Amino acid sequence: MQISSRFTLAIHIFACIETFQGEYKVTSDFLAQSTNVNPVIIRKLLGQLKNADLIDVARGTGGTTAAKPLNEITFLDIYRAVDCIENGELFHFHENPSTDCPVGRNIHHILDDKLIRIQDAMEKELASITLEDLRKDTQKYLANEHP
Amino acid sequence: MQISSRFTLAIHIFACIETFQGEYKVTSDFLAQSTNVNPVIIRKLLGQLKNADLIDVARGTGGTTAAKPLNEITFLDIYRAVDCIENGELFHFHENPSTDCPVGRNIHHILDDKLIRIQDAMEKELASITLEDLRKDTQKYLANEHP
DNA sequence: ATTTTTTGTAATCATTGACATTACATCTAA
DNA sequence: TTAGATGTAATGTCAATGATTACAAAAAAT
Repeated sequence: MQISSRFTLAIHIFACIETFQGEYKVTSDFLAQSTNVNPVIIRKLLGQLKNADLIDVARGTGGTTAAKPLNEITFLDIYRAVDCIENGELFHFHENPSTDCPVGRNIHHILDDKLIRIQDAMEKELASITLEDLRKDTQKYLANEHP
Repeated sequence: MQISSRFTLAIHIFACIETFQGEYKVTSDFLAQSTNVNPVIIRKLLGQLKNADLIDVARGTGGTTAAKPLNEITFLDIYRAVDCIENGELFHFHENPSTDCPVGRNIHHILDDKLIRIQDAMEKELASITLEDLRKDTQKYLANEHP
């Protein structure tokens, strides 16, 4: 299975915050329109991002802002915040390998460190991209829209 | 969502092939016992590995063998063979971002290359591990079982 | 040639997670 | 006090995973 669209959705939300901050109030309805995703889904996602201290959400009055400078928020922070995979483990293991078979009872010893290496490679790349990078590219593409 | 257990299952299957080759006939029932997974699931998986020319399966008489030298089969080959993710894309995108919103209509421009970089980092690590590495570690752990 | 073992595959089923949707309580600025 | 938002519970739909039963087809062994 693919990694949940919650991740790309969360990035989309930050792109909106960066772009429309000041100009519009970035509410869950606003975000629902831009992403074409149900507002309740957006609100749940905002809840996860808030729990991870990545955004502030104004109750009552409404609106969302980044909780930190953009160069201090990485894609990995967002990936972890929106809980894309269970237990933080990218690979799903078959549940009860046989303890009677020598391979079955050692498969975790044999395999776990290799799976971690693969996952680390991915997370290292996730950590190398910040929302400041996103902001720059967003500006670039929006500016080039009407040349 | 996590990556399907088909991947770890396929690795387990190869560990069995490497370990029991010659000693036992590695049938779908044998593998089903070692992995504790239904034999029909195993057979489907063997079908995918066969389609990718990674194994040979003997009809009638039964049994499975590797189709190439072990150092020529990488984890990436297996990952691709068992079709863990749709379209070969690790990240699932929300389907129809708004074309009325400047962010919505540019989100793919902004994001796609970054997602590819992350996926490439992971696949590069997958490609760096071969079944020969697996065989060595399997031997090591089995040899150490009764010190 | 027949039997036996095994693979290949279709058909069902249960379970799970993703995402959509309705409804409503709660919060807060104006 | 009210209007506009958020927070969240409850339901529903859909797709993917994996289990399971059943059986046809292959091929070695007798």
